[in-house]
Amino acid sequence: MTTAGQRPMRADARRNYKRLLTEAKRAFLEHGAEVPLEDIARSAGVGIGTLYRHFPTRLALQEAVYHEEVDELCTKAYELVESESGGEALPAWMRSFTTYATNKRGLMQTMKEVIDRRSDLFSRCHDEIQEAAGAVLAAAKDAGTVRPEVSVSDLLRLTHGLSVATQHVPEDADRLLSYLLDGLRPQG
Amino acid sequence: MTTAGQRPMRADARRNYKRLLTEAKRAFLEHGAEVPLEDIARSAGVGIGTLYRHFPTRLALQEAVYHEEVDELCTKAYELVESESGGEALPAWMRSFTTYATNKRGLMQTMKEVIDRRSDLFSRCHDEIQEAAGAVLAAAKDAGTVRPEVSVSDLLRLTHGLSVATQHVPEDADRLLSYLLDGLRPQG
DNA sequence: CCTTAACCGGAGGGTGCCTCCGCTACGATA
DNA sequence: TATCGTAGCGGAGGCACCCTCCGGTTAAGG
Repeated sequence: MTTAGQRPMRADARRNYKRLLTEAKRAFLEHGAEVPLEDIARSAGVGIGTLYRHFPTRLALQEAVYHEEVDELCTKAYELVESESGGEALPAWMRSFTTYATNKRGLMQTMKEVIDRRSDLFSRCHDEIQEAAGAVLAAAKDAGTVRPEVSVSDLLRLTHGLSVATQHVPEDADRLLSYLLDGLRPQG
Repeated sequence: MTTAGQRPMRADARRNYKRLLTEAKRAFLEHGAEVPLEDIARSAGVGIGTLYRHFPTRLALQEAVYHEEVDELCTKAYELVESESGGEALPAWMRSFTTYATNKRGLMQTMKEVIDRRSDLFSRCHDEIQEAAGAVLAAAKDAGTVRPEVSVSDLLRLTHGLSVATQHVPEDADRLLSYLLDGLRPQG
């Protein structure tokens, strides 16, 4: 957003940036992640060139749009670790993850990149979600509901997989989640 | 392929159909599921119009290409049920599922449609895979390695989710699969 | 052979992607 | 408040791909 280390963005640039983000968010939600970028530019009242200057690729725009969502998800993770007793935080967090998947169209594709790739673009997001998931996972291990050898990457990949699996059948999410949680439990 | 109930396809039509299928298979494998259809038509030595006549949509072509793969997967399911002892068939089958996911680029998108949708286009595939998965699942339940209330849909969705999750980290597939299997086991 | 309808193929119109560069206006400076 | 250097704007234009349509071609039955 700010041109790192240099003078801040000009007022019009900042205004356009925000408008683009707002309209992109609406557009992704209403029309899916494949909505034409030219439509987003138009509804933001800027030229297509301006969109491309701020967001060189579609993925860059998605990342920017969903960074907020990722932040929310991270915040929720820490809240749950604080408020919930014992092993309740993990199921609750994974549940919100799948809920995001059903509601925010296109978010999962972005999440996949965030989890898989370690590009410059995503490394901030990557670290944040990794840390948040780590906190929830640690709490679950402390409570004894997850075996110690499960890694944060494992958890994120499984959660992502679950979200993809239940994206179009949210009513099945709880049952599938409970199978998954049973699998992570220390085995007798 | 044959114009149901009517006279068979003309020789040239049948030849072109097969060429298209062969080239599409290669192209999907080499360049991913988003490869331009015009490239496929060109390498099959036919016009783009011919491709569209045989396969009205990209998904129709993918379905045709991957129907073979789905068949293989189904065959393997029955073989495993025959040859493997007790609860070994299910893990082995799920493992081959994830292997397909890493090797056949684009297959998973098609599988998702097959599992989720119940369109005319997919209903044959849908039924086949459903039945094959049912056989493996039944064997596992008999062997006592999966609890009785797990449905075929549950199994397919979880397996699909797992495949998506491990698509780019095949080396983690076995560990994640074992978590999943533990989750399906009758809980003590 | 002749006929005919099934089949072919690619031109062409449409949509969206992305770049490039002449123009605009922000805001620093005096 | 006027001036000026430049960050930022925006859309024309070239490209890639999609998909349809229809005049020409040819397999195959009589």
